[in-house]
Amino acid sequence: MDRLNIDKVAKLAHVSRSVVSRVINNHPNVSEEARQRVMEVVEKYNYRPNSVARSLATRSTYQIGVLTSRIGEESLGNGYWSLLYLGIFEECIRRGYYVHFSFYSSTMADELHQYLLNEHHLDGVICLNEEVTDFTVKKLAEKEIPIVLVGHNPAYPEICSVDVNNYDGAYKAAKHLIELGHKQVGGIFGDQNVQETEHRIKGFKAAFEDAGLPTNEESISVGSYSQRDGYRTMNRWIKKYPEMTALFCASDTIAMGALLALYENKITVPDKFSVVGFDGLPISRYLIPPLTTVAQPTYGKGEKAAQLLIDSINNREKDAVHLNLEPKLVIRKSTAPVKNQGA
Amino acid sequence: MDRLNIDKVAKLAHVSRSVVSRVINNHPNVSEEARQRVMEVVEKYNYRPNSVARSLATRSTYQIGVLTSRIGEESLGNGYWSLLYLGIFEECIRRGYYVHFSFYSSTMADELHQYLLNEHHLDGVICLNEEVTDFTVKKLAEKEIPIVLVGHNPAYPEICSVDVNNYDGAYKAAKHLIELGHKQVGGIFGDQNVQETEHRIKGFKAAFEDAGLPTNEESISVGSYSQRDGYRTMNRWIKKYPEMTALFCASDTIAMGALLALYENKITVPDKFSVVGFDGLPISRYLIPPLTTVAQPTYGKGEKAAQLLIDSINNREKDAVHLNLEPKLVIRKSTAPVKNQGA
DNA sequence: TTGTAAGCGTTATCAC
DNA sequence: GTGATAACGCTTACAA
Repeated sequence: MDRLNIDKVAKLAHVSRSVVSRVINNHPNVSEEARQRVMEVVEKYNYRPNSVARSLATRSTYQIGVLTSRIGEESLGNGYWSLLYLGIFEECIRRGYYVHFSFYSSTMADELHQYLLNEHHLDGVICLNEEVTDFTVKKLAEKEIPIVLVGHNPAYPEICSVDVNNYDGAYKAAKHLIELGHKQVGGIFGDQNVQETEHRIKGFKAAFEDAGLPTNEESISVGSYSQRDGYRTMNRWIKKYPEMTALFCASDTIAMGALLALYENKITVPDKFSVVGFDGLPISRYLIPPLTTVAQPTYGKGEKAAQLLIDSINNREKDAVHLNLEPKLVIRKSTAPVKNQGA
Repeated sequence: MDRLNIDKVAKLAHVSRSVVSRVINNHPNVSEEARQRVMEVVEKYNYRPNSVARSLATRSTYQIGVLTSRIGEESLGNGYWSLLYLGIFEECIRRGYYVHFSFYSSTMADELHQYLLNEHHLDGVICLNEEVTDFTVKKLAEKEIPIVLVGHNPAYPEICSVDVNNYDGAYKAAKHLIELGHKQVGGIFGDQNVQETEHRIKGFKAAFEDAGLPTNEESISVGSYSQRDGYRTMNRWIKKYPEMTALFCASDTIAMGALLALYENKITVPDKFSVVGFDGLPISRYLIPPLTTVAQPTYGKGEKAAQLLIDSINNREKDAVHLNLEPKLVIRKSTAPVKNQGA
């Protein structure tokens, strides 16, 4: 049997192609009888409308793009992206959309732009991080393609975004360390120029202020979300700040690097030093020692982003929404009370 | 300026739409003069043909699907998938294809099948693992949609596949341990019923046989590629086989789990116990201690898979190719010579 | 070498 | 409630 199309179905059901189209699209104004006949044929032959033809006729593809930057292998490999993407993907499938997952790199920016912005006709785009340049955002907006950002970006108040409450997350982590008696605490943060970092730093400091403890600007470092960065910074600090007893890392990957530096310097965790991460990656429970971390609902972020996007595809007028999800401190084995430091 | 289409370009360039089409598609039989005129307009207005319309006319979408199973979060989060996908994605973009990344789960199988097999018209599909059921493969084959498997599957000799030389990889790992003097070596493997596992086990055993050493069937376990599995099995073995001095894990994730079990039991690595992983994940160098592992060209596997797929989309006749890439032993800090075991 | 015209499989508009 | 018919934007014989 050859591939079915709407005309063949119409013929088999003894109706016109318009009736078939109406049935398929759940339009009103079709008699129960006709609907029956059509559905029978549809089921019998498992007919599905050709989405390409439909897209051409409706000017909407039911495809959305997910854009992230092609950062180094290390960060790529941490599982955060897969989980975020999974959340997006499953929500989209549930709502009848299909997803393109693209990595944005400077070397491929051109090809990608051509595809994304000109040839392909996406119904919407989710940008997973800031490296996705202004250019992209502007071009997309020009074409009136709805966008959702994962991670708030104050530069685009009119674009919907989803993020975790970064201030709270960092505050909880710092508070936990303070309650364990730590006073000299370092903080290693990721991406500069990103609101996320700003908020995490603020939350971190606020916890100390609220506890009436001084904070040392010098022991706050901003680099990148990589193991490498955590490793290097921690190595430096071990020499520079021998009195430091705990560390807050703005990602679990940073914490991994820091943990390794500590291990190599024979500083046992949590006996002599405490470490808190951020993200709650699936692997964090298998670090040595299992990492205390601020878990974010990564899958949920993806899910919400997809929801916002599809909603705004369906009704353009709505105001921009900026969602904040709550992170949660997960206490494991990398933190413990300070030793030999009576008040 | 309204959105351009082929007719408007034709008008602006004072030629017919077919000439424009020929220029766009690099067909011969168009005068240099006409080509010039068309190109000028194309560049001036940055015209790109609508890929949807083109797909409808040519019956090919220039889109391929990548299918993997939605395994547990842990395995998802290990970075292997992202890297594999990245390889596929970038090769596809270079060759003008666009990629859908889909997770196959039993709960969503229906929606996905409808999409993949009926509504959407993919030019080809790459299956990343075996959980992608027979059903899918058969349906795809029925529609004459080219497929490439990542990981050989003897059940489908007629389908192209890419894999790493699993026998060699495991052999190298075992040989390394043997050369360090280890004689009681356990092996934890992943997925059952998969050729990959069979070959890794064979390679593992062969190294011992070649060294004239006995192998103990009991200390070979086959479970899943998860930290959890490595953790549990190692925990059991610590009690059961106190004489064991080394372990080969069929994935870095399994090794992570084993490392944690060892740590919790205060068995220091590599002083008292050696561990070798498999995969060479980006994170493996940040484990504690940094993991000796059999590195596979994960990105390269993806790249090759995409190449094979696009090749077979373009010329259907070719015989099935089964590529084997070479893995490479990367020696780090989790392996050392056995202690207190003279001969 | 160029242009005309017939698809590709839908949706959408309008008479009926 | 139904059925022609004209889009949608492109490719591709075929004729000129």
